[in-house]
Amino acid sequence: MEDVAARAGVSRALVSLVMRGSPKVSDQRRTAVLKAAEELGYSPHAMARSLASRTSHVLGVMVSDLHNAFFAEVVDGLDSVATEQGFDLIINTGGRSPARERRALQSLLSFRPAGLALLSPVVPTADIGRAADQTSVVLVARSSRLSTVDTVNDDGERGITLAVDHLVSLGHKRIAHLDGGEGTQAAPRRRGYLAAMASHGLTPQVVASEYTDAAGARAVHGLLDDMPSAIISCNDFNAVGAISALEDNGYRVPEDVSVVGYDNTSLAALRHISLTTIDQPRNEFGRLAAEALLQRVRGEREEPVRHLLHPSLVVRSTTAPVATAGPRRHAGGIS
Amino acid sequence: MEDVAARAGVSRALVSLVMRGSPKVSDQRRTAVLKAAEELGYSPHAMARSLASRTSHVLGVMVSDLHNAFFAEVVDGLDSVATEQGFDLIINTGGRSPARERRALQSLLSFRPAGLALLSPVVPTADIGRAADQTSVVLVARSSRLSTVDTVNDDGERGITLAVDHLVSLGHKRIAHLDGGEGTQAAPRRRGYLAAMASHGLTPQVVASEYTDAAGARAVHGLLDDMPSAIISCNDFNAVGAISALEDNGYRVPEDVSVVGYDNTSLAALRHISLTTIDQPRNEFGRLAAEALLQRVRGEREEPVRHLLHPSLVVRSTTAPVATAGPRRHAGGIS
DNA sequence: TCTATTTGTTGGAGCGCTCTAATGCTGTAG
DNA sequence: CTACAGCATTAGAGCGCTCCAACAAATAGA
Repeated sequence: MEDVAARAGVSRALVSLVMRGSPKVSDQRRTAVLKAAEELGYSPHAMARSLASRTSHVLGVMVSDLHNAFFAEVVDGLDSVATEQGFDLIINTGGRSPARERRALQSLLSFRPAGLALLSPVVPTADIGRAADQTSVVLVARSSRLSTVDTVNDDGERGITLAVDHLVSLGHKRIAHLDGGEGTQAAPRRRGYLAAMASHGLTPQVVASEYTDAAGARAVHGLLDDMPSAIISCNDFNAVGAISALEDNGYRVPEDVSVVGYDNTSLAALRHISLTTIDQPRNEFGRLAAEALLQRVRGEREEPVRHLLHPSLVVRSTTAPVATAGPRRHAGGIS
Repeated sequence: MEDVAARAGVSRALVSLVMRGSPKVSDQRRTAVLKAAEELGYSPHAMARSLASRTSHVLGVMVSDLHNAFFAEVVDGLDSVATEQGFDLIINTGGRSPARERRALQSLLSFRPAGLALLSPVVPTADIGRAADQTSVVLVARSSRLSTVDTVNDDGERGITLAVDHLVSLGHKRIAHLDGGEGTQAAPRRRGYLAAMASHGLTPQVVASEYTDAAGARAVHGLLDDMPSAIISCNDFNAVGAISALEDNGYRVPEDVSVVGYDNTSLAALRHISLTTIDQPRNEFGRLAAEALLQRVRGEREEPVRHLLHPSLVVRSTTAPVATAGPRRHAGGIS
């Protein structure tokens, strides 16, 4: 900076003003400074800057699991809003392990970010509360009653209701739900299923399962004796596992059994899979999370905000009208 | 820090020593300082620290595309080595857009990281060279002749050779390659295919395609008149698209046509897909990249290092011995 | 006993920047 | 011709820390 100032024949303070895009600089000096900076390959030192200004233009993002493409779109949303408002993102990952996640949190916090977005974190609430004492925090895809944090979630009850309504409109009456167990958001989805079935006067059937394709396949094996005409999985992975097990056992999808997933991952869109599923507005999650953070940064809001977004139904090729003769078994299928 | 020093009845410098775990501190003072820090909820300010020490314990990572799970495992590898050596990771993403990637690079650089890992970057070489002037840089899944950067890649020629050899050992003679076009690493894969076919005395058939499932399906449509007995796709997505198109057109996989992918993504492992594919040691990519960076940071090495890792064949259910009667068409298949 | 050496501790400078208050400068009004 | 805005510019203090050289106290060697 010293060098740039010398080269442009001005003071350090003036360089600082130019780098921050202050309007109180004559065009002549501004271009001189910019030219000198360019020639010297100078770019401001973000840390020194935030140390001196006691403010940060950085938003921290903790992605619980980088392997899950779900979060990539949330990050896209965060990124577009942040960039728009002149904020930088720094991302860290927790790998779904509370210990590693805690380290990631600590690392992020040590940069003294203006705000912190936690995407589906698995750390205990106490850790989140502690982080919230140091900076603004928004939780995505995890709810919390902490009065100091904002949350952005989808309305899981409503999402499952869409799935049930869709299947009922196709004539299905025996609709099973492969449950997400302890997983995040499994509870509202289960609740939504039970409520929707009840509202149609149908008998619910909840099958214990998990958020993996192997678990979906196992759950289907447990249903072989008495197969429902439709299955609503707790997520897309689970649905793909279920479809695979169905086909292995001679059931055709969707002719014999309809299957609905949840999340609308890129997997679901593959033409080989073409899964009917429930879409969450992931990009919107990111945008709202960033907005929530920035509102707090700008001091526009103190009270926590709770966003509950509307999911939507994406119909593809794994759902069809219920077979008139009811489900039947075939020889063959895919090997 | 001032407060902690006062509370513990020592100087600021002593607090600094304790926080850095220096051995040159008496146990008595150490515990006193730790106690005071605990009571005051003090934790050192990472930025001030690195500003003062002119050293950074941060490695920057630029992930070109967060949507691709390939990179998640590379990051895992980076993370484990970095953590082991007391370094923190900050991640940023470029979304496969050169402009956004450039911004990400700039942002990362403004934190003055000790090193920078670029995962499959799409920015021009010149930008990479400029970054390399400021800090150590390692390129993953992108080669470069820049003498100032290290690189970590897989041996694509060898990978495809594994695929060809596997198919030949199953009796296949007509093996087509769905080409990745301009995509990264498409060239070595194509070269490997041509060389391997030649070494077996077979006639190569390169079909123009791309790294997407739709492109894989399109390429298969172009082959319908005269279907080979085996297909090697440029990556897993392409292979899944190809399989889908094959089945739509009455070909069974693997009975009529064998298909091999590349990358061994989580997609390939799904039981519904169960794709024979070529695995790249992604975690190892990350580990080696981190090692390369840290070697430079510690001043152990000046000359660039070029890692070329061995891919391996993962046999699943989409390859089988060539049908004795040659490929034939069926009615039906999956709808 | 007195000087070396080691060990533990400290003040103060400085990392690269921002911010406040003060400076010099023009231009307009009295 | 002085007075006083109003503006662009700058010196200097300070952000929270590390590092160095200097120092006091304890230990060792003569």
